[in-house]
Amino acid sequence: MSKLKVLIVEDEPVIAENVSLYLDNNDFEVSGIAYDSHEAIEQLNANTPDAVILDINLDSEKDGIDIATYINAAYQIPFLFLTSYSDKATLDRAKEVKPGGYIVKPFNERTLLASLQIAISNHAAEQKGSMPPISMDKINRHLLSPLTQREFEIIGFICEGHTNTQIAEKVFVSVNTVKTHLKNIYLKLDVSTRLALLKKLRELMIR
Amino acid sequence: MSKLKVLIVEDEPVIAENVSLYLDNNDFEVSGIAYDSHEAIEQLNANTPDAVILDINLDSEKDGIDIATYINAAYQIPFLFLTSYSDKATLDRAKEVKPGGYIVKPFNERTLLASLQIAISNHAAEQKGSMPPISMDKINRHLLSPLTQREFEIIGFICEGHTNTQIAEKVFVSVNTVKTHLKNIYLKLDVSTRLALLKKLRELMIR
DNA sequence: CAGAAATTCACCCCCTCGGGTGATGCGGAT
DNA sequence: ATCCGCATCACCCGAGGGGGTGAATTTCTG
Repeated sequence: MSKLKVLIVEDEPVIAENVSLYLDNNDFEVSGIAYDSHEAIEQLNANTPDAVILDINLDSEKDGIDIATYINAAYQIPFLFLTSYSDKATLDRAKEVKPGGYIVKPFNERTLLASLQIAISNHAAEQKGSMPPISMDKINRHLLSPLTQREFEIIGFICEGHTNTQIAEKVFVSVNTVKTHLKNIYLKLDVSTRLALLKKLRELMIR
Repeated sequence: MSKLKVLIVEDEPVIAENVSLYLDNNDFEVSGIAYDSHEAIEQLNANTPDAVILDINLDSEKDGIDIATYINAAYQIPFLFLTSYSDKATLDRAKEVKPGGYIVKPFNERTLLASLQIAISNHAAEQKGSMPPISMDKINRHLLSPLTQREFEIIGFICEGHTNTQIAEKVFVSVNTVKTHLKNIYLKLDVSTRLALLKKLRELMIR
């Protein structure tokens, strides 16, 4: 039986390497380390792991809880939050995405492994006789059907908290163009601000 | 001999309490816990400790390195950085304020105590035969002599990263007034932007 | 009391950001 | 050829931040 692949999403290299080391020592395979939300999504899609360890505090654009929402929508794999947050609002948000567990910094090898193993086995138990996996594609087609490729691309950046100008630079297009795409997205999804858009997307994603 | 007082500046309660516990267990007295840069400055002035443990990542307004700069200027007490940052630019900034040491998260009790004791004893050694302590008042009078009370107050908020509007609200004054004070400060210190002002202040503070 | 310093404020300029309107060109489907 | 979807962009607007000019008021001080 091959090792279980684990993705580490952690912006602080010191901690990421620590976790990686712990996993290596204990019959897990580290499928990758993502240092920000972009990399996290990329690595999830490119090399889907069997479990994810998610730092809640990532870039200001998108945090671990957002990644967790994405994981719930696109893949059904267990994930653990790695955090030093005890802020109530954040914990409330975290609770809603049904994490497999929390690892509080500072933590030790034993804690990490125990939490991970419990999360994986609980998740396996829950999966028995539950809904079939939903692919990201299906979600897009069904709920975001009216959206264009380009528009979907723009939404991606919006989710990551980029400004119109930043998006324009990344897509090699004028700011005005980005604004137009935004306008059309707003029309199609019946919203009129980016915040409302994000709220809407979250609703759509969480079934 | 009374216990050495240590101030903890750490925005994450879990870690702060951990550190506090470690210190309590080992013949140090925790003089206070500051969860943000405001509290840090307040507690420094109110109940000056013998050493400070400083998280580098605080509020976005002012980080641990800024607090360290303040400590160097106003008090000559040893401080340690508590961090998970390995970002080069930050480490370069940190190096310049001459910290007594770094504690990398995650850390254990032994590491924390060893680092703290080394920092304190090194600092004591360096103090022998060096310059006399400089009070904040003297620095103000000498280097920032042309500045008004009000202007000094404004500078305080500027250092904490507030916008003119935010300052106006705190001081119960119009934004325009804040801008005028700023203008006068710029004149007196021969700068023309807030960034230049901060740079200048840092220069003045670090002797 | 007179003058200087300190404090307050009103405008003005320029920039960026988000959002809205209208227009252009290109390709595919009818 | 026509129409529609898609992508592209130019302006316009209002909000808000930073900085500059000028001016009024209070307060301290010689």
